[in-house]
Amino acid sequence: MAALPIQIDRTSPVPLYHQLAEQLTAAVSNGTLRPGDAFENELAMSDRLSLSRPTVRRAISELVNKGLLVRRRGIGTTVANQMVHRRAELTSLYDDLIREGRTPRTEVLSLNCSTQDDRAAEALGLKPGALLVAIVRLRYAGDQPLAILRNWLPPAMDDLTTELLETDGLYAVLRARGIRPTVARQRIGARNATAEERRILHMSKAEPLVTMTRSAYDADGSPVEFGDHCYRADQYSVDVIVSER
Amino acid sequence: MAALPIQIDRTSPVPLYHQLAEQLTAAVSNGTLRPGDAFENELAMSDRLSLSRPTVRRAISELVNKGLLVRRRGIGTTVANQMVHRRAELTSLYDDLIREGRTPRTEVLSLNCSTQDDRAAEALGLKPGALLVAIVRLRYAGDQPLAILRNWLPPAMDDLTTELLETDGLYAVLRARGIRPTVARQRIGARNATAEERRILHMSKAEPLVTMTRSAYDADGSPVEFGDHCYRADQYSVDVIVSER
DNA sequence: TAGTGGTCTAGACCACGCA
DNA sequence: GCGTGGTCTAGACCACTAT
Repeated sequence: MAALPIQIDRTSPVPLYHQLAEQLTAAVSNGTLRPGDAFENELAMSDRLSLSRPTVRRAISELVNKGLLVRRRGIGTTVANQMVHRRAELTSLYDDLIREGRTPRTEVLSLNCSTQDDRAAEALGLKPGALLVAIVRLRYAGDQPLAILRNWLPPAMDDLTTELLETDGLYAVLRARGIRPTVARQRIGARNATAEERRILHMSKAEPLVTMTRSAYDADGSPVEFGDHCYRADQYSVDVIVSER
Repeated sequence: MAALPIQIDRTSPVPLYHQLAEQLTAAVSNGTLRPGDAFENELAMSDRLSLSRPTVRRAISELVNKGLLVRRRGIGTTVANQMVHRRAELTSLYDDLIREGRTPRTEVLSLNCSTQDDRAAEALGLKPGALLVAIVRLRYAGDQPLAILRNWLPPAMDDLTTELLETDGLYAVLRARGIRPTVARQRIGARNATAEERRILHMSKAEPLVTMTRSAYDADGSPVEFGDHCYRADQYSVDVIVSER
């Protein structure tokens, strides 16, 4: 069992437990520690680093919650087996495409600052008939149309412009205004494309669409955005990590 | 701000922070506390209940992590806005159907205890060509066929029987053997049904299927099960809660 | 200035798994 | 019996927000 070289900076504004957790995370994910390896125990580590046991414990807990480590009473702490440790993230398709190295592009098909849509209003916590900002965008991956994105926002967002939405993603625009979606509820399904969707997405045959409706909320639980999206099924799937921890 | 009536049983084996967290959770979800309401502060609560502040804090943290409460430094703790608080769970379709009040039924189409499937073997952390247990089941909701479930398990599970699988769900059978899936990685997409799938699922027209492949792991991160499922899209969708916390 | 949550410490005792 | 993680205490100081 290796004693990892850890550097703690007590003058940093970063909490000690987080400094420690970051360095431990690095050691696990860069392979310094292999799956199954025993982990230095809490008492030894707190002694070695001159940290209190609760502080060390909190750092280790962070890794346990992420599934990187397994704690067993009476046994010790060990590095968890393989398992891709990427968590489901709250990102946009835009980010996903960039990550895959494809060059996404967005075309705003319509931008209407006073629409009515009862399903969207309800999702946004507003009364039926409330006026909403409605956006319809077409997402390309390279030259190929990939998805039709329909989004509704609260009326306060009525100063959005086509340019903003086409250069940055919707989520980037929201973040720039201090709005940070934190939790989202998504429903994923499938259906056949309508004639118009087939035309817009250049779908020749009777290919299916993957559908996703999403209600996004900030840390308070206040609704931020409601979306109803559809993707060409041959081009898109959704990855999710489900956890009982 | 109400002082909630909390009962702490110090003779119980249940940790104090968990007893407290459960009662606080109940107060929030049954509407005793409304969204936006101020929450009793940590010091007052620890004093009132004769618990240490870290213990109270840990209980509150549990609710914050679930998204029920919002803590703001200098402000206080408040109840989060609406937002359905159900978390994405690692359950089977079987459980989902029972919850919806439909009566699910399972028919085992085949059970083969020494199959080869390289994709499944890789997902289970075994060498290509390794012998696996393969199960194909047909899931009904009431009288209607809903899904074809294909699962692969490690060779150690070669004593499964058709009866077991048809009376309990697969996950119940695993749990009964002390195997507890904790984390799963799912990929959800859509495609058209093959002729055979159309026949088995009684699909008349060119309806699409929702597809889901799932790799499930236990708390150690050891692979437990690999599944490749398809559902009638008109009958099924997947709910997911994505969180950045 | 007063009150809140955020962090941290130095102990303590218990429950569990193993030799 | 011994070492591990699991829980709990009684303080302390700090950073932030409101008034």
